[in-house]
Amino acid sequence: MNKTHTYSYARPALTVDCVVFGYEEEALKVLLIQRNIEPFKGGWALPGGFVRVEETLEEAAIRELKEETAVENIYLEQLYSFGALQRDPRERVVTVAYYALVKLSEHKAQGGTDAADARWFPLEALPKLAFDHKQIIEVAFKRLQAKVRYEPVGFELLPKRFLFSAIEHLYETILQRKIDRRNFRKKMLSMGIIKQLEEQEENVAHRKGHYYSFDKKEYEKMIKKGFSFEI
Amino acid sequence: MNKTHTYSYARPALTVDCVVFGYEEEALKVLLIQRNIEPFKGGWALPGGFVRVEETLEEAAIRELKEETAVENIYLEQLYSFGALQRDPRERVVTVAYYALVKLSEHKAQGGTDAADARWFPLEALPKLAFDHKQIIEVAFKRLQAKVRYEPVGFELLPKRFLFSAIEHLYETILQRKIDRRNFRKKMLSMGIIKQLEEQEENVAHRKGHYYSFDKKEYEKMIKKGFSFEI
DNA sequence: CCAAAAGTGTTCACGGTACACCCATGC
DNA sequence: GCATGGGTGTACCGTGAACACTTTTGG
Repeated sequence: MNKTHTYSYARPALTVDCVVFGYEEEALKVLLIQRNIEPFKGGWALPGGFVRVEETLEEAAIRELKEETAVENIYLEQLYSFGALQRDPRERVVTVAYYALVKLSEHKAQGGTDAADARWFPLEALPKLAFDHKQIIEVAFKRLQAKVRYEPVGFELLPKRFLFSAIEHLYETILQRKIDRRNFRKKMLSMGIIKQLEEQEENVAHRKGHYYSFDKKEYEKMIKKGFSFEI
Repeated sequence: MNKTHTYSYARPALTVDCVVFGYEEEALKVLLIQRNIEPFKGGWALPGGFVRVEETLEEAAIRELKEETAVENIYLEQLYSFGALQRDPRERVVTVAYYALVKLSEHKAQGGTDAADARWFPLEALPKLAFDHKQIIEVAFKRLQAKVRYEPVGFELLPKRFLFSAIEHLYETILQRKIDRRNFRKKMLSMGIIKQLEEQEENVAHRKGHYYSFDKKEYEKMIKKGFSFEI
């Protein structure tokens, strides 16, 4: 397929880029790929690529994620579109950025078919990034900080069953401040959207913690009744 | 300039569209233009157009607004990017939508150089709209409803000096619910970001109301100190 | 017995909410 | 004097925030 495409006016190229967040060892991580083509060959960048004319923006984001990082079935939401003139040194490129949340514990697989390498980096220790991707990650992180307070998206970063302390630490990590354990537990449990499971921690050198899970069904039922999540 | 532009892969066209809100006679209005070319010729649509390769997205939005509606110097913010496959019947077009807030009282001028006509329509009585513009307006309105609660953007819709009751009605209109006058006044004034002016209403068949103005300088000072607006 | 994390209640202050009457003005 | 909208205060309740000790377990 060597067909070329001709238009009466110059068109900016259109791409999607994805900021994929994961949570592991009480740290927020971002999935990056090592570029195997110029520009910034060998450098780290957000997974992403050109939008095809026969796919929607979201479809493009999902496809690129799958091709480059083998990540699938995750929380995905549009973030912002970036259109600075010199954000790509080759030519004018506008990118629609998405951010995604993955249950890292259930997505160990890394590196898709296209990228040289895909790796998780702590948000606190990112490598030098290609294009304006550092700025995009900053915007994504701010969005995550805001979102986590009024929508239960934090659970997208945790395994299906988790210790209560895991949500607590997750919130401390994302909001970057200490949280009062008693008040947090009181508030979170009072909303009635997470349920305690039978199972408990095993083989720990301290009192066993209960496992919990997010009750998405119940949450959606409550939303319909006018409930609004808030932390 | 009859140059054509050729690319190895097909590119979606890229446009910007603007949802411009105004407030008049206690109603929210949206600025629409009547299209003078196909498709939807003669129909109403959001002001907008193609993004040129030498301008940023925001510059494109500002330019289109000026050309089509003669609106300038307004609050403008990116809303969302829409990329459904069939949103434009001609070909694949992705649009980056912006929303804007104007002081309608100071922007009576209508109709720019490009559009056949530009008119303000009450949000409650929009005509049939071209493309997916109805959906875009809905998203914009939801954003406005959310935004007005945690940022003082409502003042962008009011004249520089306004009666206190004007903000009150503005909030009732946007949030679509009754607001308690005493509580609202207490809260709004307690934030210290609007100041009472000397002038009062004239020639009204009731007690004269004071004029107020939004103190943007003070607001920005307070923001730096960690203050956050909330209604 | 020690270290480590889980789990648990109470008090206080502040802010949100509900609520109704008088004031000034023009006609 | 009447219609119209402007302007004002209080009481109650619920929620957010501060705060420390006991429990369980493995080593």
